[in-house]
Amino acid sequence: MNEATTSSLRIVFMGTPEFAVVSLNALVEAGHTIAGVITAPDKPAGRGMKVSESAVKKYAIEKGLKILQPEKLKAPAFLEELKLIKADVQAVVAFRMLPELVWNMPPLGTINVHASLLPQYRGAAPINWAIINGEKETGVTTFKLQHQIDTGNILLQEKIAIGENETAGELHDKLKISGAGLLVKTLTQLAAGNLKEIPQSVVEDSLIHHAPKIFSETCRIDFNKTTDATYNLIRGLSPYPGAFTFFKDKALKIYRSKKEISTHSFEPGSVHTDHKTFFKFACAAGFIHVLEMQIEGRKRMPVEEFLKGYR
RNA sequence: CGCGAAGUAGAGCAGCGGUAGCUCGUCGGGCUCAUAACCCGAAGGUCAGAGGUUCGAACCCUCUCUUCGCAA
Repeated sequence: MNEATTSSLRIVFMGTPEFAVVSLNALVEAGHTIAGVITAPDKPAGRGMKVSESAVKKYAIEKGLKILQPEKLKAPAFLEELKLIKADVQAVVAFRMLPELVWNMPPLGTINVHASLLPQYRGAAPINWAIINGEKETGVTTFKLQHQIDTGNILLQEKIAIGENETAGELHDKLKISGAGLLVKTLTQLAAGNLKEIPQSVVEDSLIHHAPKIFSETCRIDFNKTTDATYNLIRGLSPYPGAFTFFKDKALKIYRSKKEISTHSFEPGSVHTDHKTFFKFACAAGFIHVLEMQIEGRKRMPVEEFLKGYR
């Protein structure tokens, strides 16, 4: 359980997806007081535009925590309510940009958990980009919120190795756990008053990798690129949003693949298969074997099953 | 009521008005030093469900259920 010596802080937690739930849960279990939870408003989402609640909201309801779902973070009514909570500190995990009015409110400031080793991979999709770029290592960082996004003073960092064949989903699961642990550690040290703020080192622009939001154009596989680049794109986007190409005019998402490095003179993107054991696309300097895939309108399945019906 | 695709044998698919088929798997047999090989044979389906049109529907029309792609 938690150390009895830990002075408990009144924390306001902000986050939306499942990644944030793990951190929130860690704080609860560490004995911190969650004075309020801010999460995205319920909105129509997904097929059929059904109204859905964020993962954080579901968790908060389960734990009976106070929930706020402001449409606008600058709305006076919301700001008033936030002030009344009188939090010592705010923790932000996978939420949107906050106005200064909000992050500057609590006495101890606002802490963010970011899934990269800042200053590298600032932005919305650090996990995916780290893999797409073939990084061997990434990590989680806690830092104080400042004006420019993801540029605040670093509090704590933890490195995590990226496996050669690791997918974004697997790395995501590892990072959400490290992130939660790091957040608890950060808040504990903050409460004890023995935390140092370290300004982010200045890195030359050319050496910085950015992690912008991923658009579907990014997910489209370009078989003119090298086998390694294609392989990294596939695992960096698996399982969500998924790298894809087109096959017989249908979108074909590839979730798992295998690379074959070899020289050949086939057209990039051409399909090679024995209709039984393998199905691969030619790319520059090799092939990408499809191992697990999904055709638009069909279920996700291993290639072997796809090949049984493929003519 | 955001747009779209799909539900047929254990799995993957074809068939789209006239006796329900293909590939793989399963079971039995044969061949082989051997096999994810090859040959022969068998089992296994109220064609998602409910109505309707028709002499006749897996197929056309309507509704329901389930699954998935896009867009947010």
